[in-house]
Amino acid sequence: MTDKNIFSVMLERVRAANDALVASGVLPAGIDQSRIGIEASRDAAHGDMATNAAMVLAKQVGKNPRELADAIAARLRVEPLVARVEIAGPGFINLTLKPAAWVSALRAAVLAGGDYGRSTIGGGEPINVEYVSANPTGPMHVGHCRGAVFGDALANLLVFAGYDVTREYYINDAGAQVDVLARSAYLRYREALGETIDIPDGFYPGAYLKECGAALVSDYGAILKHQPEAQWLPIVRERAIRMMVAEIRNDLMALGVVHDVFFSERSLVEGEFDAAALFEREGEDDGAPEPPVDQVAATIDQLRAADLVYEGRLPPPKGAPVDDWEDRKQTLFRSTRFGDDVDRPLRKSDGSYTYFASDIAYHRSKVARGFHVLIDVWGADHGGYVKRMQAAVAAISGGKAELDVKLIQLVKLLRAGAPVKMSKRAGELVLSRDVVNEVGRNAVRFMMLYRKNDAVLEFDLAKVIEQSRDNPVFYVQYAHARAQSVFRNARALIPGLPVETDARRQRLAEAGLDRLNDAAELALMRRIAQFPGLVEAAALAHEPHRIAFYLYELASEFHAQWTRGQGSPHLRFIIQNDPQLTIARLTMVEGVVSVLAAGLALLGVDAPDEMR
RNA sequence: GCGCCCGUAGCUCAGCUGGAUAGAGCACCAGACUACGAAUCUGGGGGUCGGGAGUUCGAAUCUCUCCGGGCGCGCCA
Repeated sequence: MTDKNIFSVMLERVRAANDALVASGVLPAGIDQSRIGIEASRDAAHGDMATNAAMVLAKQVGKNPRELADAIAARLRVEPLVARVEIAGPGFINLTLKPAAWVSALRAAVLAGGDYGRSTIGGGEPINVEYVSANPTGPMHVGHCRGAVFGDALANLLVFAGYDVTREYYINDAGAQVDVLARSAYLRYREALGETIDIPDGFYPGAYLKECGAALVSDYGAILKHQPEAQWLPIVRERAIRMMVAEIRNDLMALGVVHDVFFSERSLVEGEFDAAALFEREGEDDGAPEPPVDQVAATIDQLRAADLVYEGRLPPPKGAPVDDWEDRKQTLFRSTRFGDDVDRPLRKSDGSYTYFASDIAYHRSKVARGFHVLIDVWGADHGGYVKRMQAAVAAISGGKAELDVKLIQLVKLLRAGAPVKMSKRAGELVLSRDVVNEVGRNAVRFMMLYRKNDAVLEFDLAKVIEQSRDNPVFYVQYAHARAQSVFRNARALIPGLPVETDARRQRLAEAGLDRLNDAAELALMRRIAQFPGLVEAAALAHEPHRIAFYLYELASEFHAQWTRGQGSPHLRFIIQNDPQLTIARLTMVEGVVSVLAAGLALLGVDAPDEMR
């Protein structure tokens, strides 16, 4: 596949120019071109794009950067797409391209449609993205929701950039908390049998377990009531987890979030986990392995064999004193070897595994399944956990796998500027589904992605349904709708334009575009041409928010150009007595449509044809 | 006390992994519609990038150090 990205094409030309200078002896052999970049100029006075090549190379070879820039510039001037080359400042080489360059970028965008910007930079590399992983002890709240949307959009972005992505959910269905869940459900079960029940402290008070209690009654009648806990607990636990996971999956579906693999923590120890049974999905269980019994033990053995696990003592914790601290010998992982502050315990005092131990085993399973690039999406309150997990991944993979942890900051929920009051009932946070029901999936997704993941997000429920520029969701969607409305009008005003059929994009891409020469039109085409490079940068940085910001800027430029037609009718997209010019401008509008469609799809937000 | 994250315009935030005179929205002021959807657009004021030092051709960005805010700190997950 040829590279359609004009920026990377020009970077190649810069490198070729440098190679030529090596060949002619101006530059020595063996220069390092890796730090040479090319980027869109912020200021139109600096041309279309600029490269730092002269400054980077001057340093290496001890030459004057401006002199070197002269030599490189001379080579670039003869490039067919280049209109002008100027040297500025400390040695920037500013390039101005011929309009033909932007025209061909626009054609590429129009032809590709919603696939515009798709890249092969990932090279089919497998990546595992684990996100949400909310405990199956209740429905999702808004905090989970942000992580869910982020992980989903990041996965979309990585797929688009050519990675082989697996979207994964880790179900924490082992440990004390799910036993608490089971006991809480059991109380609801007794309640359903007619008892009057108070939910004591330390249990999950949420009313969502009532349904579970009722289901148990209908399946078991009063049988469980007379059994000892050891007997009913596994039954109730199984049922409660299943119902909670179903609940969470409904919440995820409302957000348009999907996972390929649901991985059970308990399966690491028990070795038997039938995901298909848990979710009643049919045999599409591609990623989840058939684990041998007790993978956690196997993991610890592996680490012990590498002398990364030992029996030892830890110093008492600093800061807030721990009342039941006792100095004892325990099983420790040498995470300090990998940059962690202290070694970390793998077994609790009762001999059972720590959460960390199963988490290592879980990540080991990811590596065993062929992933060398792992991305975990966690809440920011788990920040202190990052180093040890990265240490563990390095240890179990022998340094071959890399873990990137994306921490998701809090969501501050507002309504018209005032904080949304949490319900006073214990355990009730604002639920994801309530927010989705109130403002819609599109608004939730866009706003969750309109911030960097590690910045606290203010989310105003009133603002996001406003129809104004202040509401970016609306503003970007409206740009798409408005562009489509231009086509509707064009069909009505100029019968016979080639914009009627399904082949609209192909027909437009064949049109002559020489007449797109207005400065603002060229600027818009330049913006469109930046999208593929932006996708790659965002994918490499694991930062989907860049897409959202870019779309907002593109929408802004499009709205501006639209409005220019108000005061200056000759700048309108549709010129009734000039079908050729109209077609050229519609091609540009189609380019905007392509980018908006592709970009919004990455965010998981609809691109509507009209706003109603 | 230690570790991680954050600190950019009055407010909410970008800043493309070290580039040129730091940007956008809101708010404020002044303007543009007999409409390709004004649900929009144009212009203006507003900044010691928390403070200081360092690294270099060049720092909001990297290092160190203070200040301020958030999160976390064996066996919960």
